[in-house]
Amino acid sequence: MRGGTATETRIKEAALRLFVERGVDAVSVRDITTAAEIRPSTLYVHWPSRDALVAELFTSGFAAYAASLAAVAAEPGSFRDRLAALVRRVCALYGEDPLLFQFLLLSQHQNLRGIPADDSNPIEILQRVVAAAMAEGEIGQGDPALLTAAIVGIVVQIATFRHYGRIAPDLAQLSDQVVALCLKLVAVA
Amino acid sequence: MRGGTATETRIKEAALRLFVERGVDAVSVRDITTAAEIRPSTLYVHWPSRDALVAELFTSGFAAYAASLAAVAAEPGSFRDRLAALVRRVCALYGEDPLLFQFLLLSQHQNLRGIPADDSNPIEILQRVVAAAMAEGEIGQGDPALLTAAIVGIVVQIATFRHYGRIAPDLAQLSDQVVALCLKLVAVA
DNA sequence: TGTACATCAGTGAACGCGCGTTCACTGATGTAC
DNA sequence: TGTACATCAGTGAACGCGCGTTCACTGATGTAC
Repeated sequence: MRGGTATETRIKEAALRLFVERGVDAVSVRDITTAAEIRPSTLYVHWPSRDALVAELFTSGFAAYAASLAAVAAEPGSFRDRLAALVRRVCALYGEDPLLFQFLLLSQHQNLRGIPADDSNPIEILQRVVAAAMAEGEIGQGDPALLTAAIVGIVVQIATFRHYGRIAPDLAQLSDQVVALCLKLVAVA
Repeated sequence: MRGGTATETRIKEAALRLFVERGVDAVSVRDITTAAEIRPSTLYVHWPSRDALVAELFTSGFAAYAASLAAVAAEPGSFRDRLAALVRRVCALYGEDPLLFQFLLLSQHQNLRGIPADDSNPIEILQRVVAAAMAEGEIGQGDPALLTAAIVGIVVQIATFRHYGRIAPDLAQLSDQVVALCLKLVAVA
């Protein structure tokens, strides 16, 4: 093995788990390195600072989600089909790595300010699909950002309710119901 | 004047503003007291700790919102009318004190764990209205928490989009559109 | 009205603590010849 | 194959800093007589 990859992975897994359990600001470097069974100074062999570790976790996760959604958005089909496919994909992403999903959710307010509004941003990808459908008259006119916010809100808040134990099944299990709720928003009156 | 009320108000206003601007964890006691034009030790004349100040801001705001919504929920009317009135009230609350609303939004993940699921919780109040409507067959059966999450999500995410500048008008100005989006969720198919 | 005392918001200086971070060093592994 | 050297993940001890908090004190205001 090269580049200390195993240790980097252990650090990232420990950090992600602790961030989700306690919140990003409530976890110290010593907490992370203790959980990863290394000494604090070892973290600095792999990242220049604690902030750099947090930023890498957030940015790489955010970008991976964006790439996954961009692939779905590029498929042909009606707006309703593509919206359903996008929402389904988001629910599937939760199922593949619940910790990462929850981390992105919890830390969004601390990390979202510096994030560019380009196609490395999952929200931007959805909003472009919505805007295109409005421009083509496939759905009613309006502010694309407003409808995008509503769709994102449904998905995110259901994940949040689950995080706090208000809902038992997770996003992946609720996929069909989440899609149905989102489609109602774009139903013809 | 009694009880240093003017100073307490200045501290609370400064804290709320800084918490919203920078995030709760990024604001120190010295930041707050500098903004309020007092010395750090003065904060401890009015609260036993920094955490107690944060908790009071959150808990009293949360409880005030719950009381305001409980009054609306107690009015008679169809489910759709009551839902519309509740959403309208939430939008109005944003308009009355945008800083407080945004603070509750931003700090929810740090403060929500210890909050009881009783009628001091705005979410619980909405969920009971939803559950009652389902029980009486006024809307389709399902998990009341799921539909509640979707409604809350629409409102909260629109406020969040505005916070990050993705939407120009605020919740109070968008009241009619937010209500319309929420009502779509409970429209008959 | 004048004096003595009580109350209490606010202050200044200092505290210990845990934080993120640094750096000279170790020791295992790989490479050159 | 054996020796000398380079590389680099990981370590141990220590660092300065800013944090939340404490506490003896000040001085303005109110009250009793």
